[in-house]
Amino acid sequence: MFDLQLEHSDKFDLQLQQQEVQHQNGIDSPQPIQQQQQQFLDFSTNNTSSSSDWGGNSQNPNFRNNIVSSNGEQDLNQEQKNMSAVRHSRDQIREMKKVFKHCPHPNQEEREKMSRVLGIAPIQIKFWFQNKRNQDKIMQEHRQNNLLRQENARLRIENEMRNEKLKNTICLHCKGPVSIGKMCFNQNKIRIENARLKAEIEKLSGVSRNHINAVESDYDITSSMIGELYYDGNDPFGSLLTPYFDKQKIVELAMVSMEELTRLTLAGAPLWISTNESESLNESEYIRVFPNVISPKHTGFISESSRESMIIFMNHVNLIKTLMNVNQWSAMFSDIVSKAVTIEVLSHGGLENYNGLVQVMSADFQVPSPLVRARENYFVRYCKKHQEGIWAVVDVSLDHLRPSSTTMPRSQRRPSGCLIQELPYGYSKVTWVEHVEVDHTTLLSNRFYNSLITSSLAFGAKRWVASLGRQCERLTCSIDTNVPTRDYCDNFQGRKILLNLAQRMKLCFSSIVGSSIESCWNVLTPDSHDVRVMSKTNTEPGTPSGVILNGGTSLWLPVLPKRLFDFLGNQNSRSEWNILSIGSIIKEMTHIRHGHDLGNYVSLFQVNNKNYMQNNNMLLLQDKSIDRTSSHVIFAPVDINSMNLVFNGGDPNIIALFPSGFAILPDGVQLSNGGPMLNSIGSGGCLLTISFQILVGLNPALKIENGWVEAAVNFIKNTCERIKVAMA
DNA sequence: TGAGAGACCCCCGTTACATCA
DNA sequence: GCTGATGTAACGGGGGTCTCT
Repeated sequence: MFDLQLEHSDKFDLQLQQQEVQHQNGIDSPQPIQQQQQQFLDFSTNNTSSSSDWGGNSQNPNFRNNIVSSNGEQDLNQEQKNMSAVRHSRDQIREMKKVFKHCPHPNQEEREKMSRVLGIAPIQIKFWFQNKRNQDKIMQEHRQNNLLRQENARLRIENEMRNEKLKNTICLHCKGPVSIGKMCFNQNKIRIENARLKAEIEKLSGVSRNHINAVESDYDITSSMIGELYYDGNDPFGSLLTPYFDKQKIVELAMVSMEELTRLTLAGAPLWISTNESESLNESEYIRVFPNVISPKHTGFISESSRESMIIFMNHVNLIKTLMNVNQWSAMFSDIVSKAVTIEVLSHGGLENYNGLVQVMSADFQVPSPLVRARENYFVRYCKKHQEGIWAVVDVSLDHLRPSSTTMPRSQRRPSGCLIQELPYGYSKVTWVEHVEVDHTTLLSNRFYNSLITSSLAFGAKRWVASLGRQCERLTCSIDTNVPTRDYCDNFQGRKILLNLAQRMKLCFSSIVGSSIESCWNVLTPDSHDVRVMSKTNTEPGTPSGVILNGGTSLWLPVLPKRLFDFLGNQNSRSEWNILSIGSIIKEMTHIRHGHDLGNYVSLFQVNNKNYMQNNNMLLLQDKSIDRTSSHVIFAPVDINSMNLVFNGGDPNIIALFPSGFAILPDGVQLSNGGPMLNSIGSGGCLLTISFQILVGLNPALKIENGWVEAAVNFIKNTCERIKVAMA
């Protein structure tokens, strides 16, 4: 650490040490310390043998500062002259900072050693460390305060919204307004108001029906309704979609769905039924209020509906931009959305915003498990600005408009989406509605996951909103300069690089962990097999080409999701589940928080084990993330030389990432109050998906042998067994 | 064995000066 | 050159812990 050589006079050291001892022993010095230091200065200037100094610089100010002279007034003037030299040099501070990182409380011996090397009195080193500890503490408190202030602002807004909502809530008994601590209004007045509202609802329903009828009978594209949507009749993206008249139907369908979604987000009971902190639609009431608006339900299909609200730290403009850009949208919801594409834009909306944008899209919706079939959807997405600060984005399936010859879809989206309300300080309130009809005979294929799916925790609004909130926190942390970070990369740029790498790793993991995988993957095990093994040729530019082998499976464990998350994310317990890391010493080099919950962070580990990390030039990048509905621990080995290149301004894409890891979901059997992931739940069970990935060879033409598949299956099974034993 | 004194350390707040806009 | 804000080195007081008597 102290490799800098200093020719330092022992005489000065002795005097300084004596000075410190006297000071520490409470013996009053005949002169102030600074005056004594000035005496050292005078002594120094008269003693040529002491001219060598810090780093070969004979002008070292601190060194001069430690010198004592012996006369009075003249010294004071001299002292004032040298005040500009009171501060420690950059090199000295840098070296002390290095020590501080490992040891914020150096003992006397260590201080003396530093004193000799740095040319500062031990007492000065002691002061410096004291001040540094205080500064760090103050900074830490400052950061904590900022986080708390943000949290406070969010809670205040949420509270205001709740109060507002409460004002508008209708009492189930008397149909009147509800207020805390007050009884309902005069019943006659309430009944009159109720009748008026009912009439209004009927009227609005009539408008919807008439509207649809008008669409059925009139396909004039220049009608005032469609004109509002800026539709110009041209196909800027080519005619990928459907014949001309279908597009009019789609646009009209989008508009009607928007109306339905808006009403669904604002309605209360009896349309929505509240159970266990979640809301679902009252089916009979729904049919009464929205009769045959979209399309009849397929026989045998089951409705899944849910609604959830959340205040998120993202302004409405960015949120809408994210939702309307297919790449950003699938990245934002990477653990739910896969294979998303925009097929055709039917209307481009306003020039400066997305108001009126209508686009036809397709996407697979999945849970992170190879055992659950993904839901393929073909739908239209429409964005509309309702009034200043209030926007809505709606999706609705187009499957019923497809030619009858095509395969019957296994699920379809009824009007679903979100209402976005602009809030102060860059916040938005999002009310999310998910309403789908699903063929459970084909999509409920695994008994472990059935409860999760039917509880709406897999595909419901709660999961969408939790995922959105988590991702917003992550984005905020990546641009916040006050995020707590430890060691290795303590600068903003380095932190940003690591967070981006972790995000890339997560995207890659999400794309292979579910059942909706890209066609480039070659599945090597039969569908009936517990463990799925697949391979592909890596073609990503900048990374080593070769063959990647992936193995994955899911299992149920009788433990709380949070407990499993803590276990799998803890480097000290890694050898309990990973046979390759037994005997490893894993040291965390960097720790970057990316969320309020302490479980959300990215780490960079140094692992000294050749079995595990092939060579000493590899580090382990790990991303831990948890929200109210799911959590994951994802990790990948990264080459230390490539990392250094990237930290020095190189292209991050040169870092090859082959992520492995775990996705954890609650089993959804029985939910108590609070979030299923962060708080304990009644069921006590969770669903774990394991996915391991490895580059098996650098030859792209390599043929995968059966022995490798068997080895991969055995490795996954062994890992499962180890986790089961550890959790037992 | 417990009490008291002293040494040492740390935290916290303050002061004095340097630096910068 | 003056001024105010901010950063930094040094200092003092209070309190805790440990050792010795």
